[in-house]
This record gives sequence, structure tokens and C-alpha cells, in this order.
Amino acid sequence: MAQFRFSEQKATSLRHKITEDIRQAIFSGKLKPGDRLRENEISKQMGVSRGPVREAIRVLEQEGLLLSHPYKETVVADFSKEEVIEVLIPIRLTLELFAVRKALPHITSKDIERLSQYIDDMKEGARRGDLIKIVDADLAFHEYLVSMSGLDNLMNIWSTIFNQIRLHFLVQGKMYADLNDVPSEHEIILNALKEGDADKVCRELTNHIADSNIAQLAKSFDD
Amino acid sequence: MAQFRFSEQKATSLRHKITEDIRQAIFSGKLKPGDRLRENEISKQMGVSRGPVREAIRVLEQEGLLLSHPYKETVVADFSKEEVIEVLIPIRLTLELFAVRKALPHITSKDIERLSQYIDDMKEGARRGDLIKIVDADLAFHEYLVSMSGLDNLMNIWSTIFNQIRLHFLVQGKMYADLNDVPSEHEIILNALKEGDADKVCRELTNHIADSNIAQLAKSFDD
DNA sequence: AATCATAAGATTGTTGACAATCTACATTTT
DNA sequence: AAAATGTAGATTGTCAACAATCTTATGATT
Repeated sequence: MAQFRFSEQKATSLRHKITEDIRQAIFSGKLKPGDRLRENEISKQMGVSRGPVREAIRVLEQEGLLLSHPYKETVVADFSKEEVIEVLIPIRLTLELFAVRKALPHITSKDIERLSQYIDDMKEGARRGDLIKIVDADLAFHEYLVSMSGLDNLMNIWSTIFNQIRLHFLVQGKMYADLNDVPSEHEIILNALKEGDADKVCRELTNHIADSNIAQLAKSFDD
Repeated sequence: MAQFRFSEQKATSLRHKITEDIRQAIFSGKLKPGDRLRENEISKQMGVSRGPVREAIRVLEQEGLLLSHPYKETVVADFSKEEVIEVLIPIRLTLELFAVRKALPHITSKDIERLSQYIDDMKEGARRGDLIKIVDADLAFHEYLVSMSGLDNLMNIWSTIFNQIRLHFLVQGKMYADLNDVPSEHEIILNALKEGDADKVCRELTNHIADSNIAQLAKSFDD
């Protein structure tokens, strides 16, 4: 096995899996905002003790996905439409613009290829009416965009904010006005990236994130 | 006691106090970047069990102040000068500008008064050469500025970033070029706030945060 | 009936013991 | 001596029991 290399084994622990499981339960809609989490119930269902469950809760609380006060119940967080529109989305946009400006100078053809792939996924999702596939590809596209900055810290903050927005949209139900718009909007961004025009990329990103998202939310101002 | 109201009693718990104690140890310089945290040692010194200590570690890990991997040691995080200059300070500035624009329309004379008080504290600190007093007042000024936006979520994100920056400056030692500049720089911002000129406030804030901080860091580019 | 007090049960917080894993050092092997 | 192997001790991860606090239901008091 001269040249062969095994891929690195990242040690894991119960609390990491539990954290991921709960997060997954939230983003799959099985746990909705306001739903209560009982440590006992969770640990019994998972077949583990309450210790690691509590640690997972602390992590998710810090991510803003859970709310918890001493001796009081823990519930899934809820983000008001106002907070999403006025705070979360503008912050997300700011971070993403910042990331893209950082990334643009040293972007490679591999990056373009990968972003292209995500757009293809969106197209296929749109064709088959597979909302989950579109959501996943949408997330993957933007996540990769931010990761291209190479700034771990930025990535972490962005993820936190993005997840909060995501949770709000999830509970709102309607995420996109028209599934077919999703790939085309991202294609515009990708094209601007290819041209290497930072200002244009930012302009299109702003269009995409701020305008479309907020318009989508504003439309349902009656609930 | 017709009109009187007691201040709310927020129930607390060991893990909160422990979290605060460790955070305090970091910001007081007793724990420096790279220093190792042993759960056993901490719990014995504090006279508590490891459970709440571990939960506190999870919280601080999520805040970016500690680094921890399964079965590996936990250490105090370190932020490179590059990361602080290129990422953390720009993000901090962005968030603070955002907060100030949100706050400006409904700012009150009470707010102005309070900010004024912090500047007085800076002056007294400068006169007595009390660095800690200046640092505290500086933090309090900006924290209050952000809190005036009324956006809890924004406040949380800002605090996280600010603490990371703070940790870096702490370890660098030299925080201000000249103690006497601190109150005057903040006075400029306060005056712009009084005028209610959002653009001017933002311009001065940018000057204050980006330029002075970064210049201060850049000066010591030899380490 | 509405308010207050009380107690039982449920839930979260904390603890000390045990298990899994890592680290550093000693031992062997080459 | 250098590299590989194998312990012993230290450290982190997990567990199950116990304590503190909250919540709810019940009954007493007005």
C-alpha cells in the first residue's frame, strides 16, 4: 500500500450525534417552533443518558435554535417575520457579500464547476417538483460560496444566521414563488462570478437574497 | 408600593456561574490562548462536579473562546492578527453600523445621557491611567450602542465577535496608542448621534473602529 | 366563584462512579 | 540510536441516582 492513504477518521462522540439528530429533527419539520424538548424523553428514545443530551441542548441553545431557562422547559425557537426581514436576512447578505469579495480573487475553475453542479441539481429538482432537492442545492450553493472565502469564523457565523432564517422559512411553508426561478437566479450570480466582476456579483447577490426572500415573506403579511 | 417594581429575579444555575467564571478568567488574562482547561481541575477548584463544567465548556466552545475535540484537550482559542483585521473587525463594524442605523430614529435623551456617562468614565480612566476602567467604558459604550437597536439577536452576534476581538487585543497587550484619544474619539461619535445624521455617525464609527484598531494592530507587525 | 395555600408529580440541575480514549513513558526490536 | 510496541496514568465521555425547582391539581378560605 505504498501510495494509498486512508481518509482521516474524525473521532466523534454521542453528544455530536445527538446534536446533529436534534438539529435534523428541527430542519425536517419533526420539531416545530414552540415544541417542547424533554431531556428524559429524548434520552430514552435515543437510548442514551441525559448527560450528552444536555450538552447537545447547550450547543443548540447557543446556535439560537433552542430556548432554555434554568429549571424551565426547553423549546424550539421561533423567529418573527420582522426579525427575519429586518435583521437576519440583512446580516446574512452582509456576510455573504463580504465572503464573496474575499473569495473572488482566488476563485478556480473547480469552484465554478462545483457551483454549476449545484445549479444542475436545482434544475433537476425543479423539473421533478422535488422541493427538498432544491432547498438542499440552494443551501449548498451559498454555503460553498461562503466557504470559498476560506474564513472558518465567517462560515460559522453565516451558518448560524442561515439556519435561523431557514427555520423561519420552513415553518412558513412557501419558500419559493416559482421553483423554476431558483436555478436561473443562481445562474446569474454564477455568470457574474465567471466574469470576475465583484461589484456585479454583489449587486446580483443582493437582488437574489434581499429582494426575492423579502418579497416572498412580505407577500404573506396576513398571518 | 403602588408604582414601585422590583427588578426581575433571573433564576440562575451553576453552569451559568461557571460559564461566567471561565469567561472572566479568560478576559482577565488568567487564562491565555493555548492554555489548557482540565475539567477535573476546574471542578475541584470550584467545588462542583464535572457536569456543569462540561456544559459551560460547550457554551464557550460555541462562542469561539474555547477549542475542543472529542477525547482531546480543551484549550483557550487564539485569533490571528490576520483574522482579526481581515474578518472580525470588518464584521464587527458591519454589525455596529447596522445597529446604529436601526437605533437612530428612536434614540432618546436618556440614551445620550448614558453614552455621555461612559465617556466621562473614559476621561477619568485616562486621567488616572486606569486602563481597565477605559476598556470597560469602551466596551460599555459600544455595547449600549448596539443594544439601542433593540435587536437581541444582533446583540448576541455582536457580543460573540467583540469578545473574540477583545481576546486578541488582550493578548497583544497594547490596546490603545494614546489613552487620551479614547474619550475624544467617542465624543465625535456621540455628537454625530446628537445631530441625528446617520451617514455621519456611520462615517465616524468606521473611522473609529476600522482605522484606529487596525492601525494599532498593523503597527506591531513584527511579531 | 375567585383567591390562596398545599402537596404530588414531573422536569431540570447536580453529583460521583464507571467506561472509553488518549498521552507519555518505558520496553523491545531492528 | 531510531523506530515500533506495549503498558500505566491521566483525561474525557457516559451513565444512573439523587437534589432542587417548577407545575399542576386539589382543597381550603374569603
